Amino acid sequence: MRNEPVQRMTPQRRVILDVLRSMPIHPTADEIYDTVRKVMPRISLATVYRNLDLLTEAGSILTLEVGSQKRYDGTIGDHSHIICRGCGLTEDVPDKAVKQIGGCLGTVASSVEGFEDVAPRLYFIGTCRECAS
Amino acid sequence: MRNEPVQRMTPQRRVILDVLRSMPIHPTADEIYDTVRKVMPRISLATVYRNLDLLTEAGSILTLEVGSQKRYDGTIGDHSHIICRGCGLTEDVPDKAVKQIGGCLGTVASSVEGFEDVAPRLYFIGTCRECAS
DNA sequence: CTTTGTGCAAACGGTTTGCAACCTA
DNA sequence: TAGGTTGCAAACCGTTTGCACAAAG
Repeated sequence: MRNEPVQRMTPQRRVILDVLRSMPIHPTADEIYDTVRKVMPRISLATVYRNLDLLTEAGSILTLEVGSQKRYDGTIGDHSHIICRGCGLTEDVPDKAVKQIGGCLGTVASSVEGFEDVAPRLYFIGTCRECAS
Repeated sequence: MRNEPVQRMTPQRRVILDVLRSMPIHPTADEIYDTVRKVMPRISLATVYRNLDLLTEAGSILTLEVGSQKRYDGTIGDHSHIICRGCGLTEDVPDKAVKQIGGCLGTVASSVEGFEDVAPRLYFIGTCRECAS
């Protein structure tokens, strides 16, 4: 979990990072784009993608590859997600209970053969309120 | 985990299912297509996709939405996967150790608020031998 | 004869890239 | 003035869809 600064903190990069960190859910690039455009109307979607990649590489944010669309998470560090099987809405899962099984997961991970640097990834799927109704 | 028979077991569908079940790893649609074409050269990629969807809907196989490309699993039932962070290669994780934490995961799942029918999904990421070298 | 499935090609949607202009150190 | 960065448009790639024809019940 590195956290190297990106080369240059441009206005675009700053806004993208602020917007992502202010969103309670883990948005898609499109959702970030829409929000950023409200304050910076001439920004392009390519710039959003490029900066999300850069910020991920720098360790400032997380890219979640869940489902068919990438989602982005302004909170780095080890935690789990809950993903709606209907619409893909992605939120954090409170970490307390998950932590308890962390050690156990590590034990399983270390027993996987033929792979190096094995780490467990845990998430949950469910149906969000909106999709349930 | 339903297992309804698909409407018609056509030659194409038969071959796709056999090929998938015979593959030790969990292939992409393209990889299945390439293998199926060796025995049925005039099959189209669209037919492969359509049948993989149908077989998934019928409960005969699993569609794994890991990373940017879908992968398919001829083994239904609850088990975990190990995914190469380099190339996406996906294999099964022997289930013994994972089973031990199953109950615990269920407990966590039931404590997630704002979602219905919450179920845990556990997988592992690592680097496969080829990508490590 | 009706329904389901196929091959082909075109469309689709999310993401990436080439490029000239633009900042900014 | 040199390099990273941007906006735009086009390319890309995995997947889906429309359609006319074929196969199966």
